[in-house]
Amino acid sequence: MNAPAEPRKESVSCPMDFILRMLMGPWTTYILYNLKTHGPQRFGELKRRVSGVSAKMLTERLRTLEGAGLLRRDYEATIPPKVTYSLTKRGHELDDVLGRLAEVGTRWEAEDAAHRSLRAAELKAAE
Amino acid sequence: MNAPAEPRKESVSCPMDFILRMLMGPWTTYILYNLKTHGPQRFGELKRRVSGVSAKMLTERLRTLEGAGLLRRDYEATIPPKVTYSLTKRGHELDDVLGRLAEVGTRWEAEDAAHRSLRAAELKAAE
DNA sequence: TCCTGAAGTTACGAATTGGTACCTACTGGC
DNA sequence: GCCAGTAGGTACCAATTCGTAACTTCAGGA
Repeated sequence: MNAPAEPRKESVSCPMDFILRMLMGPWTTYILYNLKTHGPQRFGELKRRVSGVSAKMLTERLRTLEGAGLLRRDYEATIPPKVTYSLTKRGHELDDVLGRLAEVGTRWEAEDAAHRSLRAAELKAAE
Repeated sequence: MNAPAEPRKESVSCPMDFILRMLMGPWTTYILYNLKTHGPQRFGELKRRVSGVSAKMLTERLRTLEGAGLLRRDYEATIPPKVTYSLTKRGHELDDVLGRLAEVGTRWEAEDAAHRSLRAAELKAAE
């Protein structure tokens, strides 16, 4: 096993690394996207919309995002309880960046698809 | 084990998810940052600069980025071999977004730090 | 009386991840 | 003759991650 030299958790360095780790939970972008487009939502609503997510993961992601100040959790101790999540100001600060990222991603996807079909056509023609 | 309902790998959906997964290899941002600030580099140089990365991880990340078209790999079959990595046009398309992301991350970090020291001062005063 | 629903929490376990160590080929230098 | 350096590849191994299933609390409805 050999002790890993230094524990070196939490690299002091890059704020980008921190923020990407934040955004990159398997479900995180879907959660943020849903909160952005459908507004504040209850736990169950989110769970239904972010299809495939387990309660455990959803809870964990929401707690992490709350801890980072990206969203707010409003708990009403009614029976049954009602918990509403909404984006904070900080959460909305990502709208712009995420929008651009999505745009770039979409463009690349389209370019790649065009490239692939071009190649396919070439192959068919060469045959 | 219980078959996981549906295999459902590669969710068709979100191009942002794809791109974030790309960016989020533990070392990816460091690699891109280095290539951006220090220009094209050889494998060994990168490995030395991205401190702590193992050859295995570095190779794997570089291959992934190459596959996504973010960087180019130039192999010269001299002895010893010389392999140079450089950002492609597509790689540079992320400069803007990553810059913003870094800016946001930095600002939040500063805000959080200010908040913490304020809290600490309050506690000390209340004592 | 038992079931349902909300919003989780917990225990367990399988799969993925990333690290370490060792291997390659080849040549130039001591 | 032996070692170093380049650019990895491979096997193995520990730790982390994520999913599933079962449990919780309390009130209202059939």
